[in-house]
Amino acid sequence: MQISEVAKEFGLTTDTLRYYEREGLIGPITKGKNGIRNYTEEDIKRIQFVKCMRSAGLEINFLKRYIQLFEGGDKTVKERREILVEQRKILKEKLDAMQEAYNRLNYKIDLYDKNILDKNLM
Amino acid sequence: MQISEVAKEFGLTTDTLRYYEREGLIGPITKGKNGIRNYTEEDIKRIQFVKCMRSAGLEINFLKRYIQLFEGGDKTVKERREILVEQRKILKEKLDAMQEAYNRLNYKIDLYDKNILDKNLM
DNA sequence: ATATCACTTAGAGTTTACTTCAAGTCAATA
DNA sequence: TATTGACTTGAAGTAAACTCTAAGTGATAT
Repeated sequence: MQISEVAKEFGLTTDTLRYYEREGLIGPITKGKNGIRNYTEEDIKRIQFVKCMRSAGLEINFLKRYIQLFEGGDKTVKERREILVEQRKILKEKLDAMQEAYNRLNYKIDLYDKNILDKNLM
Repeated sequence: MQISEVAKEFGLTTDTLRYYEREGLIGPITKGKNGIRNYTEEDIKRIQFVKCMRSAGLEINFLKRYIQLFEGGDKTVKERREILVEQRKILKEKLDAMQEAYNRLNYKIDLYDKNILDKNLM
C-alpha cells in the first residue's frame, strides 16, 4: 500500500506519515527499488494505533517512548504498564474536563433554544 | 483579589492570566493606584468559564470571538448560538475519540494485569 | 535605610506537532 | 520525446498557547 492510500484511509497527510516515521512512531517502512514506501498490514495496524492515541491527545513523546519500550522486549513490561496507567489517568482527567465543558455548552444552547436571553456569558 | 491568588485558585500562572487579558478573554481588570490588578467576582466567573472551555481544548480564538459577540449585545444571539453548536460538535467528536483511546488503554492495561504478554503493540 | 517580595510592562523565546519548500527521481501517458 | 504526476529528501517555516526575560515600581520587613 502506498503512502497516499494510507494517508487517505486514515485522514492524515503523507507529510504527517513521513513525520511519524522520522520520529520513530511507525516503521521504518520498507521501500521498493525506486525508493517508494510500501506499507504492510503490520504497518497499517501501527498507524491505526498511533492515530487513535494522537486523536485522544496523547503526546508524540509518550508514543515514542512506549514503542521503544515495546521493542525492548519482555523486560520492559513493568515500565510499559506503568506508563500506560499514567496516560490513562491523564486521559481520564481530560475526559472529565471535556464532559463538564460539553454539559455547559449543552445547557447554554438549551437556554438559547428556549429564548432565554441570559445576561451572563455562560 | 490579586493575580497570584487567582492564579493559585485556578491552577494557572500569572503570566497566563495576563495573557488571557491581553487577548481579550477576560477583563480588562481594573487596577489600583499602584497599577496592581484587582479581580472582582465577575472577573473570577469569567476566568472560571475560560478555564473550563480551555481545559476542554476550545481555542482561544473561538473564546475571543464568542466574547466579542456577547459584548455586541442581543443582535448577536443567533450567531452566538450557531458557534456554540459548532463547538459542541467538535467537542463531541473529540470526546468520542478520547473515549475510544481510553477503552483501548483499559483493555491493554487489563492484559498486563492478567499477565497476558501480548506480542502486539496494542 | 536597605533589602525583599509581589507586582508591572513590552517583547522575545519556547514547545508541540506538524507543514511547506526546493530540488530531485522515476514511471506512464500524449 | 516531453510533460505530468506521485513519489523522494533534508531542512526551514508555521500556528497556537503559552512562558520567560529584563527592567522597573512600590509596599513592607529587618
